[in-house]
Parts: sequence; structure tokens; C-alpha cells
Amino acid sequence: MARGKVQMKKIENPVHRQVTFCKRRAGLLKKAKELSVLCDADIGILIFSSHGKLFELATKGNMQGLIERYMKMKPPRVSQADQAVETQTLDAKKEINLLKQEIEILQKGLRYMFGGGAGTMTLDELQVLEKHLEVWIYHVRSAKMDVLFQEIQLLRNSEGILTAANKHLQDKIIEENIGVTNITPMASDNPYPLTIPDDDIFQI
Amino acid sequence: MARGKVQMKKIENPVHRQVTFCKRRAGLLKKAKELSVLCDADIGILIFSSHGKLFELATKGNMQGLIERYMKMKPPRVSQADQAVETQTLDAKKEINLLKQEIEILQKGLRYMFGGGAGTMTLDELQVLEKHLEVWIYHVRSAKMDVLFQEIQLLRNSEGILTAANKHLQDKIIEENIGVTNITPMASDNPYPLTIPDDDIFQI
DNA sequence: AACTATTGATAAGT
DNA sequence: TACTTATCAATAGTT
Repeated sequence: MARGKVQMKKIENPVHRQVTFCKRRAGLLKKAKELSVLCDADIGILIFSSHGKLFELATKGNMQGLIERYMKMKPPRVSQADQAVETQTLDAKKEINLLKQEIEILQKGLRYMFGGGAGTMTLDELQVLEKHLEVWIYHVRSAKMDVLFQEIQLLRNSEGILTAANKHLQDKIIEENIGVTNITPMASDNPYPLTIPDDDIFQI
Repeated sequence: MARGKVQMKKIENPVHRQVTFCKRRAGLLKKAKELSVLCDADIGILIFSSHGKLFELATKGNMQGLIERYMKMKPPRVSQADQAVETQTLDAKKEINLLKQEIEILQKGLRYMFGGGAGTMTLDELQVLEKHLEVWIYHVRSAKMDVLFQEIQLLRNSEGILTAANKHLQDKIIEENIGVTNITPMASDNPYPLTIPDDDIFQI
């Protein structure tokens, strides 16, 4: 280069080094672009400055594509993350297969239970299976109804207790109003508490 | 450069282009090494020739490390492959959950049947089971209908053949009655045989 | 692949 | 930071 050759070693003067870095970096990228155009090559350049700043060039498309292409050609090292994902996917597939098998078994069991034969069922078998299913669904609906009735019963019980408690309270209030006419009535108290009352509610 | 400037466009002559590619590639890599040494930079270069051949340079350590460093600094875009894997994993997880739920319900259904309706299922679970059973029964009924329609079709075909055969027989009888008046008519024979007639039925 | 005329890059100075 | 310029390096075309 101009005004004296340069020693092939790190430039010690930081200012000088920074200037050279800028100049030569620009030159390198220019050369790369030229090579890409003249020879129809696809070139990617990554430059990390000594301070960790990144400069990049990708002559065609994007750096990502270039890196992926590079990875495809040199896939020896598999990153931990990739391995983890791979393992995860394999595990998932295994689990899916196991679950499917389990379902298959359960379904076969059910079919067997209901007298249905293997895959292709005859009209009679279908008839039987339908009957069984109808029975089953009837039971399920019954169970559902039971649950609903239980809840209704519970609510009714609660209602009864609450109503009784309320009545008791109202009586108390009337009583007090008769005894001491100047006392403010408590009618504005919530007569329907939202919780089931404790036993001591009757000892007010 | 020497002996005339070059146009900044792809060199058409393949031989010429190949030579230039070699020369300039060497020059580019040399410049990169110089920059790396002089300015303490970490540089990676990927060059794919127009024929897809890969040339690479990593001034410090290896290209993998450089790429990983690059990825850390620019992680915004997710590659298609990654996205696909991600989707796959999610799908797998979804499928697993669905299968698990199905198994759960089937198992509970079985238990319910065997236990004669022990009240171990919640209202929601009963609801789901009922839905499943409805779907199942729907499928069974569809299968049944398929079988029935097939049989009807078969019967209709048979009916056509039998009707034709019957007509033929009746014609034969009328014919014979005209020829020999004393022969007893065969009109009392069952005009609709229950089996599909053999070919020789026409040779009576 | 080697040569060399010429262009391009750039180190140092401003 | 940008411009200048002397000098060196890269290389296009040729052998």
C-alpha cells in the first residue's frame, strides 16, 4: 500500500487501527460484491470487530439462507438445542403411538364387551352394539340426572335452613320493636346470607 | 486492474469466469485474513460458487462458533425449518392431550359400566361421555344403514331378474296352452321363486 | 501456471 | 471525518 508496506500484525495504535479497520472493511466488502457479480457466486461475510460489533454482507438474498445452505453441506455438529428438539419430537411421536395403541385396546375391549366382533361388523352385531350403546347412554343420562337432583336437593336443603333462619331473625326484630319502640329496626339487614349458616345462628 | 478495466457484470466466458473466480477468491480471502490480523477482527466468509461448491474462511476458531455468535445477535427471524419443527411439536402435544383425554373418558366409561354406575364421574365428564356415545351410536347407525341399503340393492337386482324370468315362464305357458288345450295350466305355480333362477330355468 | 501492464486499494499526511 | 496522494497490491489479459 501507499507510503510504506504494513507489517502483518495487529496495529497497536487504536486510532490508526480503527481507521484501517474501516477502510479495509469497506474494501473487503467491495471486493466480495465484485466477485459475486463477476463470477455469479453467492457470498456471505461476517465481521466481528475487536469490540464485538457486527458487520455483515450477503450478496444474494439473506444471511440466514446462506447459513442454512452451509449447515446442509456441513451438518456434522448438532447443537444441543437441535438435539433437544429432536429428542422432544421423537418422544412425542412415541407417546402418540403408545396412546393410540392404548386407545385401540380400550376400544377393542369396549367392542368385545358389547359383543361386537372385529372391524367389519354384521348387521346383527351392529344392532347389538347399538342397543348396548343406547343402554349405556341411558345410564349416563341417569347418572347425570342423579348429579343434578343431588345438587337440587342440596340447594333445597340450604334454602330450608336459610328460610328458617330468616324467619327466626324476623321474629326477633318484631319482638324487639315491640319491647323498645325507639330502637331502629334491623329490617335492612340482608335476610338471605349467601353462606349456609352455622348452628349458632339460632343463638343470636 | 491490469490491461483494461472490467465491466461490473457477470463474465460470460466460462473459462475466463472460472479463472477470475479463483484469483479473486484467493485475493478476497487474503484480504480478510489481513484485516483480521491487523485489526483484531473475527471474520467468517462463505462463498458458494455458481456450481454450488463451497469455500469458507473463519479467521478465528470455527465457522460454527461464528454463526452461533451471529445468531445470538440477530435472532428475530425464525427459519422455516425451525417454524416447522415448532408447529410439529405443538401439534404433537395437542394430539397427545386429545388422545389422553379420550383415554381418560374411555377408561372412566369402562369403569362406569363395570361398576354399574358408581358415582365417580363429575357432571362435565358425564356430559363428555354422553357426547362420545352419541357420536359412536351415530356411527353405528350409519354402518347399519349402509348394510341395509346394500341388502335392499341386492334384493332389487334379484327382483328384476326374477320378474323377467317369471314373465318368460308365463309366456311359455300361454304358448303351450294354445298348442295343447288339454294340458293343465301352471298358473298356480309360485310366480316369484325365492332363489335366483339358474340359467337352465329357460329350458323347462 | 507465470508474467506484466495497468488498475485498484490504501497508509500516511492534511 | 473526509480528501489527497504516493505507493503498494491485485489482477486482466497474455504467453
